[in-house]
Amino acid sequence: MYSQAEENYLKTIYTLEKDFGNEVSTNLIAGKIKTKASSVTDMLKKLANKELVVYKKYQGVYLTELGRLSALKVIRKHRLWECFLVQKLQFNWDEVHDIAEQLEHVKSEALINKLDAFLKFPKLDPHGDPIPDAHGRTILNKSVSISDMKIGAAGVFVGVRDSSSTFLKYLNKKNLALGDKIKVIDIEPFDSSYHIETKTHRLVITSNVAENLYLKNVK
Amino acid sequence: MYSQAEENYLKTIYTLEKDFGNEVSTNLIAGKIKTKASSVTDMLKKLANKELVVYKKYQGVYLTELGRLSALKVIRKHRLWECFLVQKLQFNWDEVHDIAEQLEHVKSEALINKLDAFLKFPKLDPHGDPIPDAHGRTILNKSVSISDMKIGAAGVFVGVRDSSSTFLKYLNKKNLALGDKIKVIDIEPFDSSYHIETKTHRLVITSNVAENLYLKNVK
DNA sequence: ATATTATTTTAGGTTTGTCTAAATTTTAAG
DNA sequence: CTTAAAATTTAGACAAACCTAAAATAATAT
Ligand SMILES: [Mn+2]
Ligand SMILES: [Mn+2]
Ligand SMILES: [Mn+2]
Ligand SMILES: [Mn+2]
Repeated sequence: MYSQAEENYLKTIYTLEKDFGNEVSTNLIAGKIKTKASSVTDMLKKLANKELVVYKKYQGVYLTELGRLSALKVIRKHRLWECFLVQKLQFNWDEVHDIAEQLEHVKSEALINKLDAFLKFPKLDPHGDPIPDAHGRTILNKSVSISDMKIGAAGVFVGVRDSSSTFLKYLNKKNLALGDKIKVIDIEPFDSSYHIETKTHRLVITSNVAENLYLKNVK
Repeated sequence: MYSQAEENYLKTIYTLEKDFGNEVSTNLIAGKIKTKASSVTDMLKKLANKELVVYKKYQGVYLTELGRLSALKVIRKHRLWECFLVQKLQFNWDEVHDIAEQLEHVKSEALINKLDAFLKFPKLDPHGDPIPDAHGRTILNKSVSISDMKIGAAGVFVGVRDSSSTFLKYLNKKNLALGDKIKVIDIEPFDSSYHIETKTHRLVITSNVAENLYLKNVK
């Protein structure tokens, strides 16, 4: 269907649309995909020709419905493979992203649907991100970033914004894992660092880290 | 490490060396890989530069030790993935080859070794072909082609020469599966077709088919 | 031994996806 | 409103892997 490069652009545009609003800029894509702006421009024209994005010169792009569904298919594959790697092959959650980046490009509808069944149709990947079903639909699990919480508030750690290996290894070291109950003990006014508490320990995290931790059932 | 194209050439040269002797010709490779002889020549030079093959103009190639080990790694991955697809995802043996052709190029030592463990270190793939271990070693299971058997001889069906989907679907239709006991009832002198018998039925196969069926414990 | 045929290699292109450097357009500042 | 800076696009190249057509070499047949 689409080439690996095309699939990577679709996926990237999709997540950038979610993170920053629609109308994703050339430079933003170049940054995420670690390529040069001129290469991005080339690819955007190609994607526009295939009706996967709407592209107006100097104006950035946004996905068409076809583009959105195609992006969701790649994301579905990525996240299902991550589940497989963690649940079946005993990988740690910080080791699976790069492998899934390769596996997500394997072309076979039958494969991914059988994998889905084998994993018992998981709804979330090892990083707490929702897995689209075969039609591109996901459950919506609304969560709140710690950086938006007030002193005294608590919730269950259910997701990360940044699922890079570096960040996940940091969380491992600090003994923070999905499912942990986390409470905000104090917020330092000077640098907005957060003092948080889990069942087992207390620690201080920078506002940068706080932004990257999502909790649900916050109260 | 090596590109997909390079890996495919290595694998192809390896199997051609096995099937016909060493010194594999340009045209033979072109035929297997469905590409043109001129493209093969280009690639052989590239592989020779990387010391994966020994190449002398107009003389064909053969794998170096490095080339042989690299080829075995790709074959190991291919066959382990085929096992996974059949044993865990319930694919039929005639559906897995093309998917494994893609999966075999995923780069991660950890992945393939964990997959090996998950599958309990299988020694044979779904087509009866031996799976190299992490060091490139395989069990040797000597078997005999039906086309080399005499009337009255019998054995256990353990492998196929051609594992194309077309041939495997033919075997499905004829109700022949790995593990079946097969006996040669008669050989037609006119066209060398074979009358064979399993526990459940009798059938006639052409000499072409007979060449593609391997039995062990023949007596 | 020579001529014919088959095989292999070379020469020159194409496509995909990338790059650098230069030109253009947009945005931000004064 | 005009200019400087930042973002984006164009122009021209490049590497990988493929192609066709032509040239070179090897194998075969007379
Ligand atoms: Mn990931
Ligand atoms: Mn993930
Ligand atoms: Mn196969
Ligand atoms: Mn096989």
